Amino acid sequence: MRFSKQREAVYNVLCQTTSHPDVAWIYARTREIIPNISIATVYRNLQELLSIGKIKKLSAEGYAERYDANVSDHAHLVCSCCGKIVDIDMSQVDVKHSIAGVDRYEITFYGCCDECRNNKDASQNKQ
Amino acid sequence: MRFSKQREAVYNVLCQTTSHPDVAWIYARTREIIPNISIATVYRNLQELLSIGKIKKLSAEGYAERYDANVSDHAHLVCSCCGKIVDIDMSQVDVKHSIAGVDRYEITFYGCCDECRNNKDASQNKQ
DNA sequence: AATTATATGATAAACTTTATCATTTATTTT
DNA sequence: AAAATAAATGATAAAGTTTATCATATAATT
Repeated sequence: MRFSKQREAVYNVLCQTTSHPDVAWIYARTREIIPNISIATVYRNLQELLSIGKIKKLSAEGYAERYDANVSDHAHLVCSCCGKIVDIDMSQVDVKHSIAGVDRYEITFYGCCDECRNNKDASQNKQ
Repeated sequence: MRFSKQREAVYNVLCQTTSHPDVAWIYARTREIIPNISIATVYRNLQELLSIGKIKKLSAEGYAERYDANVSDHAHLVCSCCGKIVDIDMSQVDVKHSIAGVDRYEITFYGCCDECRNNKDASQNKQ
């Protein structure tokens, strides 16, 4: 597979964020680099990058499909306050199971991210 | 909220399967009960049932959004052979974590379901 | 330089989901 | 029971998302 400047741009845009963006965001960003890039090219390259394992797709309930250039084993925390998806290191997670045939798993936590929790605490202290 | 016969039909269709179907499947099935039901009504009722917690929506990487009338705490196994999603009882799963602010999590296992594993074994024994 | 293979941009087509609105159905009030 | 009110529906338009098509462009190979 060739690594065209379009494919490079899509990949770099994803590498430079930890925000797990959707296609619309990725498209907007790559257009800052290659103004006339086609949305079709963005979709195509996301698929290609997925198929060679350079990126991951992640599904959080009710949200549009999002992409992640961090392909290392990690979990996600979906913040119920701000909707942000935060990376969670697997050193913080311990999963044991007795299911036959499993070769991997994805775990998504739902709750309040550090940032929102700090904001809440701060506003409560004021009262 | 009223429980119209359309809402009832959508809910019953979901209750009578463990296949975690998508909207298209649910629509087809409810039309067997109410032939002139509108696709809009199906979407609407899925949203309503979601909002009152009677059903759950689940996201598996790369698949369309699927629905589940089993709202008890359980996990899923997505079969990499046949694509089927199988319910996993939480007694088979033990998750420990040290993440602050978390109130729940969703865990999805990927691998080979019992059925496919049995088929594989059978075909290998023949050789 | 010519040939071959791959990727692209533009856009149409397909598909999914939501919004609109007049009509229908159910509930409440009188 | 009839009238008034509220909620849900069906049909369909609109919006949004993703894939397919194809002529052109770009890169690699011969």
